[in-house]
Amino acid sequence: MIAGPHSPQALMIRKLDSIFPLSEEERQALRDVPVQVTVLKADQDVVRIGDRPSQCCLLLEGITQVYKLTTEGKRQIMAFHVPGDIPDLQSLHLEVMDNSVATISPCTVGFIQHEHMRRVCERHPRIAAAFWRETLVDASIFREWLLNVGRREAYTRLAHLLCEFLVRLKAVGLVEDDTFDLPITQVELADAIGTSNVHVNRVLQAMRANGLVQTRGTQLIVPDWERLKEAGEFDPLYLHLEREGDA
Amino acid sequence: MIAGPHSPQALMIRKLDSIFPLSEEERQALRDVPVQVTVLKADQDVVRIGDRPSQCCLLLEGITQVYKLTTEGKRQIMAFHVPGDIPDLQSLHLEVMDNSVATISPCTVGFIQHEHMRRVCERHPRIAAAFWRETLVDASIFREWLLNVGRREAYTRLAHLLCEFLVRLKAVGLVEDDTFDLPITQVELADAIGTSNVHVNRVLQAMRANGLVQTRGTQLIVPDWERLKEAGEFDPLYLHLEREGDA
DNA sequence: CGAGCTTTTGAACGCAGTCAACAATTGTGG
DNA sequence: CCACAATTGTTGACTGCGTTCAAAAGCTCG
Repeated sequence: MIAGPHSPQALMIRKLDSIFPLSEEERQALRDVPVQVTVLKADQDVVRIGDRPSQCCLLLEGITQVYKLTTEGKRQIMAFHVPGDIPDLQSLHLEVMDNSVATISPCTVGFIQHEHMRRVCERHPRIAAAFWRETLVDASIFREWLLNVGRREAYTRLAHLLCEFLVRLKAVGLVEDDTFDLPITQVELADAIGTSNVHVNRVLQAMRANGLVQTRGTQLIVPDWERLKEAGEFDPLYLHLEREGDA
Repeated sequence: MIAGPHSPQALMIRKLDSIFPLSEEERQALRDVPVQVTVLKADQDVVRIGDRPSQCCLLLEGITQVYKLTTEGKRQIMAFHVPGDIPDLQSLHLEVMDNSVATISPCTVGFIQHEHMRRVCERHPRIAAAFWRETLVDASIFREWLLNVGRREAYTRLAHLLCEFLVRLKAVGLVEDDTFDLPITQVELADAIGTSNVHVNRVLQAMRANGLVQTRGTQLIVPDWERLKEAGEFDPLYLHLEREGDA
């Protein structure tokens, strides 16, 4: 429960601070928020659709998915989350979960009781605004995914998704030399871009053949960022990563 | 600028109050928010992607769309909004618009300066929470649309969209006897569910033949709500319309 | 080293897109 | 109120992107 430099709280502070700088008082308030750290295996549900959670889940390590199923059992993944994200932050104000959240890879997560989140939000409106903003960025990503799934073809769609991973993982320091770990199966990629796994496989082969990506195990290498961006019609605007006020 | 019983402010108050009851002080604070009412023609942009608006837009009458274009000019509509909604509420905390908003039908809108929104949010944290919640419901709808576009076939998709319209328009009192006005072209429906307008036309004919819907001009009649819901795999949970605390 | 995933490949099929023309409806100006 | 323009809706024929099914090949890990 001590909030040291590598604590969950520090991760949260770094992220919020990168949006708009926090005062020392605000930092301290965040350091005082209790976080219960837990390690989870791959493919485990964190919360399920229909649940009424009393806590939310700060992702510390690994990758999680937000997903839903159709009545026929088809899965659509609506979002991936990377360390520093809070995949179910919405539950703070929406009583019933309208989606499930599960781990993709083995994950470390920190659970934060809603009451503690609410208290820090009440006392520090700027922190509340920062969390609000986080949920707005999530929504922006949903919009971009809608464009992706609804109006782009599979090759572009997959390229776009890989671009997003590169940018978001880079933002949390998980990319080195245009290479990053992507512990995601082709079935999961398919469920994210709304195609079959067979087609993902074929598209990936085409992308490899075109020199857009290389794979080594779960490592993904992007030899030519500009070309991948172009192939994915990728404009990072929707991720809202620039500091407020920057032009 | 007087906030009478049919004023924009009253519309806003009714909606927020239906989520969780407001105190008289909070109501008064909302009544004091200046709103600039404007009438717009059909197919007019309200804000464009890339803009940095200093106000947001309360929809008073008509239907608006949130949309984006691919580089090839294909349009994806991410959301429709009905009276009482604030289609660009996100702009309060995201400086740059990552989508455009346009009217579908002729609309009456009320513009509210961000500064006024921020002031009322700062002084009344519960109002801030209510607005935050509005944006979370928007996000929930994006998620459902992702499932719809990504994993359902065209017939189900369209049925689902029509279900959503019925429920949302009913919630603002715009449905009578399972009949409502839907001034939306087939091209726009197609851009919302990610298909071609030709296919929307054929699917609509099938739905009429199956007795799921009838059309009279822009009026849509739903003779059998249960069957339409079933056809659209529609569960209204994601709209989060029930009052907080209700089970 | 074998069990269980994950990836890859091939073949047949089908949902939906595209293109193009035509019909119906709505809107507008004389 | 009518004539014409513009938009919206409808239909048919052809095409193709991506699915489905099934089987084989590669990996990973106890």
